[in-house]
Amino acid sequence: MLEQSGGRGVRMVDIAKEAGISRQAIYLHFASRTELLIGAFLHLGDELDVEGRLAPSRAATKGVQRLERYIEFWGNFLPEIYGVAKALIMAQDTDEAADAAWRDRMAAMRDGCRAAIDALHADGILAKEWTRPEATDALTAMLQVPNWEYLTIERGWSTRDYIRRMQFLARQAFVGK
Amino acid sequence: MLEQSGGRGVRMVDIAKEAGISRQAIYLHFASRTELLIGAFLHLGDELDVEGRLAPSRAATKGVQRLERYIEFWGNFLPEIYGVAKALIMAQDTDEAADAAWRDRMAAMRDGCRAAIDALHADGILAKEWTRPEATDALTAMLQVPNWEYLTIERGWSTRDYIRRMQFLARQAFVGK
DNA sequence: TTGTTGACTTGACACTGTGTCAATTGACAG
DNA sequence: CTGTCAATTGACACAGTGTCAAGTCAACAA
Repeated sequence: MLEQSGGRGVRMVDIAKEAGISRQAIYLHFASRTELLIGAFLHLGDELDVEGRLAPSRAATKGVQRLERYIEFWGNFLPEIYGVAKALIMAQDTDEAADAAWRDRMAAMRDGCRAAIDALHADGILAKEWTRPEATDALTAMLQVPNWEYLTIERGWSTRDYIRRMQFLARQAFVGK
Repeated sequence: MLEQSGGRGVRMVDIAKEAGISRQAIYLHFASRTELLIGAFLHLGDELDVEGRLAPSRAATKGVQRLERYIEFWGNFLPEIYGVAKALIMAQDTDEAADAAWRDRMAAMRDGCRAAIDALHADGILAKEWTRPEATDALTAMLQVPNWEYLTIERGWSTRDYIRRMQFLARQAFVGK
């Protein structure tokens, strides 16, 4: 449902109707709407086999390869989690727990970025203008959800466009001549 | 108030109290909370003299200069409007009018980006990998508010850091060798 | 067969925040 | 003295989340 609606306008009563139970019964399984969203997000992560999808990036032997594969992973992964992610991001504004949960996920994403930047550094090709933490910050920012949202949903970039162009952008930005 | 709170948790009753009038009286001046936010945003734009601040970028004779000055403008401007902008962005999720208003402002920002990209193109130095609309999209995305929010508030970049590094990023990404 | 357990249901209610309405007040102008 | 205008007070509607109490119903155990 979140996928279909872009994460917007899904109320507890809608979820209950879809599940064929009463609204109140949801609270027998989840303490709050936020807990339900977090549950859905983690479940989705398992179902989509995040770890498996990350394997190619982790197996990369060269820094540039690692960077490009990570961006490829992310560009393919994001469209599949967007609905739930967006719902969680919106809940952030009013809900402490949603905020913490999303920050945690973004920290995990940043770890992937750091690994890619570290791999560039290990190859001695990280552009000299960056320190590793700064480059990690910049890459993480580039891959932020609202960024992807703007480029694909607003500006009509396809997944292929997004991946190709972000890979180019990242190479230009982080790989020294 | 929005500035102080980062755009969060400012209710009509809080605004009324601060203004020394009743909550209901606000509705004698603004049709809705969203209209008030939009009014505040536009008022702030006037007060901060957006047009004046944009002059240096517009006066630039070379493409790279135009790009760098636009990023400098934006990096200095954003911290000053962040509170109100964030409130408007959050209102977007539930309010049609807020959504339209913010999109309009972002379209204006995109115009600035397009002008910078066009200037690079006019100098014949836009990297050959980009078409002008694509480069404009990418630059606009880079300068998106949530991006700035992440880098400064979350990661602790100063305004100076933000401007310098985004300028570098943009040069690397868009200026051809 | 009877009794217990557990998941679920219904209906009602509290709470928050926005937006609306009616009746009233107080100041100022002609 | 009267009309106007801005503002006030108090009440209420509406959405959506979360809570609570009482009742139903099927499965399972002794």
